[in-house]
Amino acid sequence: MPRTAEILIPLALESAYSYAVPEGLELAAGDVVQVPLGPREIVGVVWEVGESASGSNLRPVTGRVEVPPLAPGLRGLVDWLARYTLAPKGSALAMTLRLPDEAAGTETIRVGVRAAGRPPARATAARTKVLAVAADGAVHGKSALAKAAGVSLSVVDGLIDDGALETVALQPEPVALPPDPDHARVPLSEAQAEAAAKLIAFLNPPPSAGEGACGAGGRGDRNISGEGGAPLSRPSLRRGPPSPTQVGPARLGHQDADLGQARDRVGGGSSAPAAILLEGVTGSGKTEVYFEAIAECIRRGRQALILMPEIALTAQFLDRFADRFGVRPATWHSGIGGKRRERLRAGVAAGEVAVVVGARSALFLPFAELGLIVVDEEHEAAYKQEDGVHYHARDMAVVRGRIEGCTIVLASATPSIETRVNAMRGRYAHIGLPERFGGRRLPDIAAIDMRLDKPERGRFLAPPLVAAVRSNLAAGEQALLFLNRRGYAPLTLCRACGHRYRCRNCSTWLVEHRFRRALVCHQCGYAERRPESCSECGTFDNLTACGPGVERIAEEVAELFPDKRVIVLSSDFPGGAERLRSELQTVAEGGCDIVIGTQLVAKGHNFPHLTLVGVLDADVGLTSGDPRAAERTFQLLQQVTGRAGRGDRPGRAFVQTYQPEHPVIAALLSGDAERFYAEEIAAREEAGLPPFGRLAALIVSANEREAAEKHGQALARAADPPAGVMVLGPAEAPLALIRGRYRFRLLVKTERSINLQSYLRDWLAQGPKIRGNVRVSVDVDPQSFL
DNA sequence: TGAACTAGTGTG
DNA sequence: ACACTAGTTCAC
Repeated sequence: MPRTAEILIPLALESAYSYAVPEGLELAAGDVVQVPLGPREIVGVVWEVGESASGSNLRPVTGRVEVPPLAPGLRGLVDWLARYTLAPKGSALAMTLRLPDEAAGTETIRVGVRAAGRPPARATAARTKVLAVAADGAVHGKSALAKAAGVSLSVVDGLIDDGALETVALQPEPVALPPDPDHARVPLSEAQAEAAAKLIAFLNPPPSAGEGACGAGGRGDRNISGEGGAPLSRPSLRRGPPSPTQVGPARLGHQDADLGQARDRVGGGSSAPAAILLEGVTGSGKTEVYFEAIAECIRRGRQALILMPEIALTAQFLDRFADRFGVRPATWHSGIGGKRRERLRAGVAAGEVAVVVGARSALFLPFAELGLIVVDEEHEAAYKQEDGVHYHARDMAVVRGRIEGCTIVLASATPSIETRVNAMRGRYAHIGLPERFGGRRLPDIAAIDMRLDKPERGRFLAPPLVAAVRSNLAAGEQALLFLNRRGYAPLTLCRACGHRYRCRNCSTWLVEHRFRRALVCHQCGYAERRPESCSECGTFDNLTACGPGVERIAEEVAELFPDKRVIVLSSDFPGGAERLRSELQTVAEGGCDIVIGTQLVAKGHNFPHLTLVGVLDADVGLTSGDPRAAERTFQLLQQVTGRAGRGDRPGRAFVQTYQPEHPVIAALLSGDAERFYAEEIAAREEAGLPPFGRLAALIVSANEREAAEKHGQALARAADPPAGVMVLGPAEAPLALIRGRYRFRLLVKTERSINLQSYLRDWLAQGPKIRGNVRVSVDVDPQSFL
């Protein structure tokens, strides 16, 4: 009976391929092997082994690759990910498998030195100092030794030549030193300590606790995911770990059953939530709280992963970690390459690296003994991966956590609606951290009704705001003016003929960037030189800028407060990321009186001197077609206004708006976030919007329509939460969507990767070029379709 | 993913 | 007739 193996290949292939297993080769699921594929040899992973009578005409596996096998948990994750995201299984595998690429060969050997016990032929003062330091007999790094002795490297080199020091090959520098859970236990507030204790109570004990009741729960979870003997090949959606966003009423039955089972298994009365939401207002000290859980996790000998949005992975955060644990944690992000990447993977797989701080791709590292995953800033849209395999890292963290039987913490000051709903429904536990650390209070927020307090013509700061800024400056304090619009003016029109400048691709208005002297499309990046005369009627010098962008606000502020130091911060900051960083530093140090910023200033960066925040147009974004517009705006405004205030007293915030009665604005003013979310959740449920439903469009060639309808049905069935699907032919292509007023994200998948932007541009210019298997999924108000 | 294919178009 | 491009298919 010929033996066969199902081999999954990390290419965009829908399923594993069958190969014959040659005599003498023993294979098990997870083994990494080399197989022939068409004309070439390629690496794949054994997904299943078996025997089959019909296997005689299969090509044989070439051989095993001597690397550690892919752990069952990760195989389960790949299966789950592919199924949930409708991605080819091979693509899902590729995410976990960044195999020893060409970098594997050349580890640079570091050289250390130690005293050879022989006096130098010639002793100088510098040489004596070096030998004094080296007298301990330990191995020193060359440059470290020179530095410790306060001499230059050449002195050390001279001693080596002399034979007084001998060289020793050093172990490669460890990717991360072991963090010490008890390095510096920072004093916690009462609320923090309480939250930390609750969090730690949720930590699963190490598996060595053996017969412990919770341990059994962990195992049970693994069984659900298809490990421990259950076939991995086809974890049905129902039996797989429940989807993280699974909140639709249709699915509740399953969830409850699931939770019930988990509870039975755990015994001891404690429920087993899929995750824990750690909600703490800005400045409440969430980080310190989950650091305690991480410390406990380390003490129990298990690993911890902290996921962060890529931009939030800052030196500042790593230093905070080092303050608490004595060393910086290992970091993982897309920029880490080659040697270091492989070493970190190996360290993680061997269980030597205790804590990894990483961007979303860290989720696919081969942790040996994962005990805790923290998703920091869980509401961040940056957790969405929108090319290749389309996934949300927060949700995948929950899935990975359940598969590995570990604890998942979702931390945020402004949790997403999805997470809130899960917490409300009892799927997630909820730990709140209501007060700011050190008694800091949230700022007082006041609305400025722009219908009543009009700015002067051509101005955008309302008088009450100007007055507030003025008194703030008089007190020598820093103010932030927030406007979420880059550039100078969002619209340019000709006063003579009324022509408005639109993007030739997207039909959105072109935004004037005065600094660059250009009109720019913020949708697709198209840019043209700002014309002198109207390109429609030819009238010279009669173009007028409509509405404000941050550049224009800077102009106005310069006129109002000519002697004050002003910094404009936006993501297109001239001079690049490096200059931007130093400007942020300047602001943090108080070397600036007025900051004018786009949403960049809402994220992460700390502005300790800020006491006043003015939101120039709170209504931006409220009218977009994005079903998450209200939620996003609320979170953004809450974060921005929350920047005001220092340790000694609360700050003030002013919000300019034309619709103070809008639910988002009203909630912001009243501080009643609870009510806002309750209403938002009810409205979404009513309308079938996320997290309760979603809509996808498949765009296909006319002759694939039938197949696409079928695929669409499958998509709708598999989608969770349940999806609506519509199939469009190329002729009715997303033109309507693109031209429409709705902003949406879309994902185009073809067999070949394409540049979405140029693709859409060409599409609009000349009609569809790619026929065939193009899939687009959109997150958009269904009203725009139906 | 990359090699091999096809259809359509341009070029001499 | 043939090169070249853009898009599609296939690989166990």
